[in-house]
Amino acid sequence: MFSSLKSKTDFDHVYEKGKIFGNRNFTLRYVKNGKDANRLGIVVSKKVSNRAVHRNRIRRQIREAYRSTENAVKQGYDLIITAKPSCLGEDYSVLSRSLNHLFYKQDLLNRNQKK
RNA sequence: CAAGUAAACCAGAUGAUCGCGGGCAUACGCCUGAGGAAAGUCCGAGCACCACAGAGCAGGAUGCCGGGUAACGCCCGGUGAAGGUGACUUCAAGGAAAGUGCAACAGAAAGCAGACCGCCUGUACGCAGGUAAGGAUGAAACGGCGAGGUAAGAGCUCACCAGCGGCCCGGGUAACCGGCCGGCUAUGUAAACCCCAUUCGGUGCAAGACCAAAAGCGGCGACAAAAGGCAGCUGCUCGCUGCCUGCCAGAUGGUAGGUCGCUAAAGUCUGCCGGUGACGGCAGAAUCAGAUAGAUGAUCAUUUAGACAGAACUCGGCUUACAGGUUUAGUUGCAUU
RNA sequence: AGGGGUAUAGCCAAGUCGGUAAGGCACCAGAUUUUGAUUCUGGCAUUUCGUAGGUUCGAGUCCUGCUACCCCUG
Repeated sequence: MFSSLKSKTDFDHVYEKGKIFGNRNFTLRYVKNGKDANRLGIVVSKKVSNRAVHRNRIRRQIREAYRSTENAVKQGYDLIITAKPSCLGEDYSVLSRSLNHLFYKQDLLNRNQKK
């Protein structure tokens, strides 16, 4: 189980102070939060799709992808994952690999997992 | 067999593993968890708060008749009109004889009478009178068609049709239908203003109710000499009173936050009864979603491969989107018996 | 959750009370010029005003449903 970013001030803090990095499907922002655990925020805007069903599905897939790799991710960060329109219609396996790639590039994975 | 019509229904299923919301449980764990449209927010209600003596004006909505309903602009059953060979479908379907407006172009004339070409009679050949059959315009020209009639014509007369009216007759709760009689004309538009009838207070669960941290603020009350200052009684001391500052403790409003509202309901399913039907009545059954940045996902296997689409206070409708499929009841055509 | 507005040529747009859809820029053709710019003249909305229906003799305009976009309140 992981906690999530909730208030607007939390989001604003990450948007202002965080590092930004992205690939084809996602934009990742992260900043140290001084705690033991990570907090995750997921953003799927109406730019991606006007259909609530599509946005919900992408959000759930991101959540699932993060959950399955959480043990390998370094702790103590606030993360925001923003979906891009290219996520629409992609398979879960593609999204999952794409998210892993982001964590790897930003050196957020634990050492033993990196190898 | 083909084509077409109407109505009802399903909305992927099953299993395994990992995860999420809610409930129960000490715990292992068990149970449960999006839709027919959850959508658009177009109507109607419940519920909550605010406003409000009563009545009216203005404004909005609705508009054949009867019924259903908590209510409706919804539904059902009829009537009328239009379309279809038919099953059947569609219709904002009151009033134009209360008043006002509009009817471009064309046309002689566009709404209340009149007469361009005609036709007939008379004629002094300038025209005067009669007429509306025919022509031409237009979406629409003061009933249509036939016969009689006439100088030519005309509801002038007659039959049929259409329309209008009636203290009329019959049927129907009614809309209306059928008949009889009458006179012989009344353009269209109310989805133009309008008239008539019915109806409507406003805002919406971020409604609203309760608990309420820290810091600060506003006003209230009380205590005390534990402090000081100023003023007054009084020139001084004591004492008393008022104001200001400070301190102590209290209660109140209220922000973050939390709890409730919040899901058991005009609900769903099954059976019986009443009703043509919408629907109603009775009996029974079920641990029947309740989140709060907001729960349903991932992987694998089999299969007929699957659309449109995701609850946020709750219901009843309407509208719109929708793959594939199932069932029932009518219709038309062809073939065969 | 609640409320309001817009849609007319490639672009900006006018269009009242229903009766042949203004205007500007751009574009096309022609004239002027050796050529180009400027200037002048003419053309440019397929029955068509976001879309599907309805009322009407007739709809950009009136009525109803829908679509897209924009804005406001909390």
